[in-house]
Amino acid sequence: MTYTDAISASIMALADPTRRALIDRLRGGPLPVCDLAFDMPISRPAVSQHLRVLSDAGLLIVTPQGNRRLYSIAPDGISRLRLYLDALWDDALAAFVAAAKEQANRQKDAPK
Amino acid sequence: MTYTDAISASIMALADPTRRALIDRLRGGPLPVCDLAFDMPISRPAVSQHLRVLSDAGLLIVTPQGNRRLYSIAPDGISRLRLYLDALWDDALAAFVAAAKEQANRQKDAPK
DNA sequence: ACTTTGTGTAAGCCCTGACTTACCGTAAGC
DNA sequence: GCTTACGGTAAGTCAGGGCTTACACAAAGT
Repeated sequence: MTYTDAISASIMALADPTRRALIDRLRGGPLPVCDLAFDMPISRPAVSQHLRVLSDAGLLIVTPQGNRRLYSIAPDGISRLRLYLDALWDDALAAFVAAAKEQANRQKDAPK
Repeated sequence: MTYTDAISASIMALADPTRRALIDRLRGGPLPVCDLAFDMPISRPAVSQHLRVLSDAGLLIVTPQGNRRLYSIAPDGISRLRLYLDALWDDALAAFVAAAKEQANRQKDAPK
């Protein structure tokens, strides 16, 4: 299913510290590549490659503007991840409560 | 800050497909290692190593029970990630709206 | 038209991390 | 006490991915 693949791609894209730094840099609004690469400890082509990965994962959108290309965070991509984590959280909590209840029952069956 | 490090560790832990499969397997409730490794295409030690990474990231909790060790999803770990994504989503949306407004202003200043 | 600026792509190196086999503990069952 | 499940650790191999340099191409400025 392609939905899970999108989630996978998103998480794997966010796994790299440099890519998370780029995302953080874009929290304020769209930026061109030269601004993004300015005080990064890596070369500009490396930044381009990271931006490619993030775009392919649906986490960034590009809007060419004259000579430059403005990158910005894609709300849809973040939303996808949020939905995934919400569902996971629901399941985890339900399992946690169930386990606690089972534990309580076990103690009731064998009080001492 | 150690908070960001926890987020980093969580995302990097979830980046591996095998580890996500293990997490999915635990959605229903706690399981011992032998059950988790049963129909995995990798060896049991590999599963152990993945469980270690997930535990270190705060995504799993271990409860020794007799001979075995039950692994279960740690709601706290998932919650941490949710909060991070929520904040990111807020920023992304605000930046998106701001960019749209700016675009509208630009068109108003130069109508034709 | 030529140069400069901004950016993506190709080829190659190298290091991290995922996997395997082998081994070592510990709790249960006989 | 021995054996059998259960599971973590160690050492070593190997592929994938992140980085760099070099190159290509388009838009702007002059």
